[in-house]
Amino acid sequence: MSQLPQQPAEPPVPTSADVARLAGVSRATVSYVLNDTAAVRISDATRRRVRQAADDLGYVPHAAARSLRAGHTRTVLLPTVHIPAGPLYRRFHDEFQWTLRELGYTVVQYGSAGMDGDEAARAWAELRPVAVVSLSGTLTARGVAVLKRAGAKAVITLGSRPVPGAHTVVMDQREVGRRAAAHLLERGYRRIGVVLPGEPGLDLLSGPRLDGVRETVAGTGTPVVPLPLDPSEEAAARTAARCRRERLDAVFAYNDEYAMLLMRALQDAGTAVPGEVAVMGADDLFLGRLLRPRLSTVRIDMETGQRLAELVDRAVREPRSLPERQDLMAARTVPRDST
Amino acid sequence: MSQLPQQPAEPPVPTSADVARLAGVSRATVSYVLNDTAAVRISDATRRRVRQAADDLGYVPHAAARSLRAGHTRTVLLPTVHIPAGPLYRRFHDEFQWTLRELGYTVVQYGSAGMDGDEAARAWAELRPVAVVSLSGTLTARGVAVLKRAGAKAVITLGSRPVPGAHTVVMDQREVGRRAAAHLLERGYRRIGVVLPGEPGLDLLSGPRLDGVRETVAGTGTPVVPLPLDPSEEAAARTAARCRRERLDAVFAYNDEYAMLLMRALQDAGTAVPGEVAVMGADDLFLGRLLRPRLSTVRIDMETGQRLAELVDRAVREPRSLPERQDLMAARTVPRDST
DNA sequence: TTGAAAGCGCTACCAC
DNA sequence: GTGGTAGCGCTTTCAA
Repeated sequence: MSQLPQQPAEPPVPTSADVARLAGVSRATVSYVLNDTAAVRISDATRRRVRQAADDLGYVPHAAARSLRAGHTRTVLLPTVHIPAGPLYRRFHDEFQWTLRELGYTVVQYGSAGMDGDEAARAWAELRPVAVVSLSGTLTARGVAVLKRAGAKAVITLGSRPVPGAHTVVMDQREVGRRAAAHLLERGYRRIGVVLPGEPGLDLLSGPRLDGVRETVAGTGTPVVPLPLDPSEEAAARTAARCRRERLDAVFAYNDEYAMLLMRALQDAGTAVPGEVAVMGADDLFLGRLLRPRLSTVRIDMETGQRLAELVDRAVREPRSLPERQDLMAARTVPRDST
Repeated sequence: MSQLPQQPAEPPVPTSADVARLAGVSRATVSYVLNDTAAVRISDATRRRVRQAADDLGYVPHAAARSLRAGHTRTVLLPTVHIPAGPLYRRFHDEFQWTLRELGYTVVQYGSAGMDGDEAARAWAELRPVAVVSLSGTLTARGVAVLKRAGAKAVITLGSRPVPGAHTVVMDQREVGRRAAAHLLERGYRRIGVVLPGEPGLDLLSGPRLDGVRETVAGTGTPVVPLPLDPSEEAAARTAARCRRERLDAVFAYNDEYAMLLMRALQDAGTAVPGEVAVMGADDLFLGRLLRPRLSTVRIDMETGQRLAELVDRAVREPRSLPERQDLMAARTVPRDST
């Protein structure tokens, strides 16, 4: 009966019932008022009382209860991924999230560090997202099936190769490689190396970029030499030496950072850039302009953040109106002085 | 009565009741089996039947229903923030998430682009997170109150100044500035500029870093000149000119990227680095080693990702055992050739 | 214009 | 060992 001052038993979280009690109305009325339900007309006096009571109590609706009742969520799940550094991706990401929010979705990033693909898919499915947009490549056909079974209307993967069952596939990074290769061929280079990052997780981008180079070069008799490269200066020095040994006259690096790394190693070894070996990057990172020579690069056009969001919305609303596979990436070369 | 083949009315999402029906047991039993409830003993035969049924149906539990029933969640909310590029923060972030997951929490990043602080806090509160770890500086005392009212056991802000009501405050970026200033003083520099980024959002880090410089320099008679800098080459050229005009002999830049930008501008203007003006960065980005001269920098020790996670856990379990304010950041200088 | 009540999927108490 | 069932907070018919 007596209070226990040691554990001041935090006050319970206010519910809509508490609001109703305080305002002297029913829970139904509270719901109508707070959701501005159009189908029912509530007197202004009541409205004010309810709003006031909600404010006084610091009432915030319980999302889980709401979506349980509704039978569906407006959650778009974005499995956490390490967005490549750089303003482009950042802007893309911002636009994407912002547009989805405009469209009434709740964007949730969900980390799944240390789970395998199917395990992760189950964890995601527990949240009953209406859509999943996966940038990581870990989604399998099984994972997609689990998500669909859990009510996901749209499962979208961003990659080069379609995942069976996933509703749409977009953003083909091969285009980046194609642009780079076209640019290098046009400038007369005929022995091309392609730097591939050693870091795990990046092969999702680098693989397709290499494929794009190969496609474009095919038939021209130009050899393409893959150059795996760890992000260290020692490794870069070895790769620089290899460029000379293989008589490469141009190198396309996975991105601008790797390009910078290799360019530095080449220059330290006394190799002229672009005189002896041209270097080209990708992603148009800010640092490219600061290098000497200024780095030629491939820029991804990212007005697509909004378009991707709209695509998600459409996939949710009328899944069958979308083609299984859709391209959504534009890339263009930014020629500077390193090629 | 007849089927409508046009809209094949997707099959309903399986519930535990479906599993129970298929396995020929009650919903209670399904729950016991799938949650490995220790307090109750179920025959192996039944266990297998239940598991099999769940598998066959592709059953995944409904997180919202579960937490509604439980009365609480294990969700740690991480308002989306633009993590500064660079492997340090990335590792920090990874460690943090991974450790929390180990401890049984569900880490959810929630974007709140385009909401003001209190609006965002309400949106977060709807998810009834057990803890909120905010890196953005938008959390006000009101926002904290809303979250607490909604059941959040811990609200942790990472910043320099405490937010009233927030349970803990950690990671004081001033330390970065202090280290840089100490290093520059030690090397004999006596007129110090501090580059501040123009990009919005970054002042959360840059402000405290500047303060740290000021603290350390105080009493030595060394002037500290703030140098706002937009990330463009033109702006950098102007700032470089200003360095000469103000007779600065050293500049500490908000981070390595800004340091690179300024260093390039200084060199393009014929100013010797570090001969005439020393340049120091922060965050030890990879590119620092590739510059010539190699960039001196301040490195944040990020073994703290795990520690922060453990702190969150403790704050959730025994909120009153934690001091309101706690420091959790270590930084050390990485001297190279630019100072 | 407002209220009563059912039920979303799940778990945990109590019976059998 | 297993089943019945109440109830978490919310929305939404249906009645009044």
